[in-house]
Amino acid sequence: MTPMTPTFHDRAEDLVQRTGARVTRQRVEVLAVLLAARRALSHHEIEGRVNRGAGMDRVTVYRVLEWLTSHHLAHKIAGDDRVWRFNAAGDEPERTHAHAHFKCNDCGEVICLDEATAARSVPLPSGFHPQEVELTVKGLCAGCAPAAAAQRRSRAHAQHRH
Amino acid sequence: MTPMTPTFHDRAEDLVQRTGARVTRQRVEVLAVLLAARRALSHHEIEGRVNRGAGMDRVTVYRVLEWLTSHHLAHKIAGDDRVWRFNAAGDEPERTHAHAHFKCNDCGEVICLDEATAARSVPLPSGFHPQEVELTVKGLCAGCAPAAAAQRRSRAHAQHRH
DNA sequence: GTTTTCGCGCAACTCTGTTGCATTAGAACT
DNA sequence: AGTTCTAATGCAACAGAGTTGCGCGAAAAC
Repeated sequence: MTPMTPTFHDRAEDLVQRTGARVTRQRVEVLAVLLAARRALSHHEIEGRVNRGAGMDRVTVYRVLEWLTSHHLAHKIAGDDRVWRFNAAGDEPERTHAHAHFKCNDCGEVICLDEATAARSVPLPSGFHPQEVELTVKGLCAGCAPAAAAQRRSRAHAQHRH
Repeated sequence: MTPMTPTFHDRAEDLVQRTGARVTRQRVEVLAVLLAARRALSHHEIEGRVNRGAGMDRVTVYRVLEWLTSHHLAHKIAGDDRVWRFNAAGDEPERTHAHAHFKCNDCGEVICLDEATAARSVPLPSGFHPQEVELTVKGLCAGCAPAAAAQRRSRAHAQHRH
């Protein structure tokens, strides 16, 4: 009757415990949700998934997410819709400085492209010091690309409003 | 007694006129502000600069900016502070698909790195179709880099809260 | 100069995220 | 197990960015 696959829950619990701070239901649950997701989740999505189990306050979710990012258990991505999205941090706590993301223009899904091979050596004006590089590729994900193409086709036949 | 350098104002007026839509004081003024700025401006900054002349409603500024972007006279950038910033679009209406920006972590200033040399060929999972690439380099701009270094030094001596 | 209609101003609203404060519950210690 | 201490939670109220609806005013078409 556990609402979350035990594996993610246990991994989350372990990760929270390792920080030395308090292991609360809320922290574990939110982190478990992030670990289970294969894409970056908005606060709204996280709140929804977490509240299927017990209840959790909106503000608590915000604060837990803030805590998780400050402890490098998650990282946040600024979408172009003014909404933060969150990922469970990879197991490597070091490489927090060269994220690359893919955002689907159709379904809005954001995934992490961990192969941050690009983004090296961008030419800057003199006097400028680079610290982080954020690269976002936008386009159509594997799920939406065929659908979008089909939609374009049908729109070409009868073009209707709304 | 004109509040804006005539050059920018005139260029703005011309650009608006070319779209075929109505040439209003508001559209011209906002575009002139963008043309005059050498960096991306937030809505707040734009509103401030524009209101030094006559008055202009908050909402109108939003709508004008939306209109400008949809007519390719400006483009907007999502900052990591959840605030849109706006640039006058370059004179080339084509290259709307590979922006590169620099955001200063100290003063928050955003400038356009038009040499979008980077961002080519990011490896994507199969089935994914890239459409746009957005690259943001964060760091310290030429103005802030020395100041930030000095601040770090003095903070090392006496550390204080807020 | 009159008419038409697009765009502006105003007010009220939504949505994301934050702050202050009283209460609850980890976990450390008997 | 019970006590105690304090960090986290929940609640309510707030703040900032951006949006929507609607009547009026002013571009531009006639």
